Amino acid sequence: MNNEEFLKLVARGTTEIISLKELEKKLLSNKKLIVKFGADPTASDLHLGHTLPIQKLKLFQDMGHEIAFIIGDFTAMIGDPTGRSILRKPLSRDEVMKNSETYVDQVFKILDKNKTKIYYNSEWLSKMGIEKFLELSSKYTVARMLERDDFYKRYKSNTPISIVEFLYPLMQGYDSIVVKADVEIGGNDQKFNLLVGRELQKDYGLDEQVVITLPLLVGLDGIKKMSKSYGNYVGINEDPNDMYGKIMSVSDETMMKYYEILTDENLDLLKEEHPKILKENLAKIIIKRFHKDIDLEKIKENFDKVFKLKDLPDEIKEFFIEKGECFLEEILFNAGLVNSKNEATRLLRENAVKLNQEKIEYKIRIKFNLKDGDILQVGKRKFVKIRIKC
RNA sequence: GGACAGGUGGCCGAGUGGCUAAAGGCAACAGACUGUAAAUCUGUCGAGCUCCGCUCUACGAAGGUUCGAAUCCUUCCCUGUCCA
Repeated sequence: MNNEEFLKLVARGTTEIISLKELEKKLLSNKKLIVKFGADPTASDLHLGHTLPIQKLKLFQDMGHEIAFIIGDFTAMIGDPTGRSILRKPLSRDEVMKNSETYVDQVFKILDKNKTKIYYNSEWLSKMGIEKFLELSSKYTVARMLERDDFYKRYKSNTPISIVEFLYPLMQGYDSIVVKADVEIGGNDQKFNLLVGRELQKDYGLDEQVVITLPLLVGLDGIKKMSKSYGNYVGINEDPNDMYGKIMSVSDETMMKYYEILTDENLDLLKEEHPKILKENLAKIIIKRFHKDIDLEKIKENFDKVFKLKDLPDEIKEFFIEKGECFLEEILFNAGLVNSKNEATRLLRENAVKLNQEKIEYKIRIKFNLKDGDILQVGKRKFVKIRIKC
């Protein structure tokens, strides 16, 4: 692949490249570029949204460039203020380390482990020394920090901003200085942070990094960005059946966005197809990416069985009880199908509980006689198979 | 350091002594509808119980006044604004 083709591929689906010209120039130098990507190990599960930049990294990697993958183990303890409307709770050292481990494993589902350099930014940040840190802090002003939209909004709406949050972009920028990044890739929400890195590099007399930003992936709700804390995500380590179900629950509109950002499909051709078929295909494309040897048809069948035909899934979690005679509320609660006995009562009242696929008529506090193998169902997707110990 | 404003359920946000487990909105959950959806409509949405009712816990924290407090008083913690 020549540089021109490569540039085209890199540019596809990006929000912004600052600047394209600089990137071109760097590529023409025929030097092995250092491409930086920083990740906060705040969540140990990577989701689809995280894969966008990683997929871009792979592109660079395949062209023989060096990937500097930075685990923000130090900065994570502060917490990236990006997009936050409230002060973020700092993570403990232990949490951070635990998250990092699983994080890296997941990244190597996409990237080549042998060609990736992994850094932990505590390596340099934790022993930086206050003098050096003060020097770094002097390079940026409060006014410039407040230019940033989310800070500005919080400031205007009297929401607290702590000083460490101002420090965060500086530290992230310092990472770029340490690894001598030529390119940094990040989500669009990271634009400010990435640009700070660029300016800091200049202040330190280094070549400025090219900033590539990617759109944020919208979550399953179709409104908020995909994020673990919103619970609207598809994790790349997830069970394929769950992945399928999650993708199928998305609105048609969101589905099209996913096609656009996550796949190479020709969007015009897609519009001819029935949305349901399209969504099934989308789910399959995505699952295949993370689960190489899997029977996609079987997953589809299983899903259809439960949701389309309202049948039972193949595998149902078992729950053991001592004897068949019991209060349903207690069973539902103990089996973890509901969060409280009150909730169980409510759901029973709403006719949301089924025994062997038959709706249970609501009789409060009546003992049921369950048999071994009976199947209890709450709502559409929660099942449990009763096993009686003898 | 001084003056002032504020801290309510997952979130936003009413409520200034009893009718308040706390209006309204969002989110969530269930039912109907459907393409598995989405949208819409309906219901639910602190916990426990002997469940059309009863009890306990809850309005930053701890005390106090009162027959009775999210609402009044005291102290403390936290946040913001203005002045220095």
